[in-house]
Amino acid sequence: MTEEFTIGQLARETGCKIPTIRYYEKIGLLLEPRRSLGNTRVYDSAHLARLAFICHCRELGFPQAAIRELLDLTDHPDTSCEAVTEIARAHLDEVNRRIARLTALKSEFEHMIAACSGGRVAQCRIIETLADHSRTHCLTKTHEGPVSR
Amino acid sequence: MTEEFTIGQLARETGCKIPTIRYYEKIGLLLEPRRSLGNTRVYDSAHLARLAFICHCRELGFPQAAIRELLDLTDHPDTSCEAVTEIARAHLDEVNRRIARLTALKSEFEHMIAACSGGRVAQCRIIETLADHSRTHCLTKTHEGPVSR
DNA sequence: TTTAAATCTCTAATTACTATAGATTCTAGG
DNA sequence: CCTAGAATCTATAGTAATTAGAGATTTAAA
Repeated sequence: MTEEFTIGQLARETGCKIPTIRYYEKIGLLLEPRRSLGNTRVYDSAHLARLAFICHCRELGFPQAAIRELLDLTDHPDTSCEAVTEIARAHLDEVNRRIARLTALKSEFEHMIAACSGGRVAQCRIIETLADHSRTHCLTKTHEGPVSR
Repeated sequence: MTEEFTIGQLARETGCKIPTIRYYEKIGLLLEPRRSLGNTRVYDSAHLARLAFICHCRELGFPQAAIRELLDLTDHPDTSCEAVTEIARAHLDEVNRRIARLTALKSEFEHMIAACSGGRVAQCRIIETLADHSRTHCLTKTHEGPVSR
């Protein structure tokens, strides 16, 4: 017995707004679900998992193109290995870069909080820390690499 | 001798598009730089660091409101400790959640890549993994918590 | 000095949602 | 069965955050 959900349940489960769910269907990120006799959308747990995935990728800041690529990957589990590993490896690199940057941010917040035991915040260095760390770690395509200067 | 930059240099250094830099100035995320005699913007390294920070926060998926709050924090290093720690702690929690989710994604990619030694990709489980992990880890305000059902 | 590259301002378009309006359908109580 | 309120439906408009384009001006290298 496959579990079934209304659009509202999907929205509550994932935190995604109802119009957004319909929007994802329209742009093809979500497969069209079957309809009830009265024409309401009826989803199953695969839809739910896929939507949760989309929502979390979005929260993690992945661009829609990347999300689409990831979904395509899982939609065609028998694509040739070379193609898949290449894409997967690229995303893995991106994920590692994000983790590195978030870790830098994390320790900076921890320093801030620790420094706060006195009455006032010491000189805050989040900006410099993140800006510097980023330039060291970041190899994203959106960064054409620091120019010589 | 403070280093100075044109808007184009800033763009190349940070990967941020030129119109976006001007847009950030317009909405107040970036301070208005001084102008040259010919009216072109002249930035210093503080601008550069701040812009790099904004860009990386954006890439990491932080909403603009959060970015603004972080910048405000650093703009007023003598805010009362309670206020700062509260905000910093909230962001730290968010950062930790992101790291947890990214780590889950990371290991799933690693599994995929490892499974790829044969000719075809094994059953791919990124969606389920991220969807499940997310629901376990995620406490974000955008998720009003899974409904009983 | 001149001419190609870079900036300037301003407006329009794009992307990714999000909200609204009016009609229809579902669902629990009488 | 019947009905009122909640939930859905479609379709269109609006918003937020960029991004692109047009035409004028400025800067910088040959």
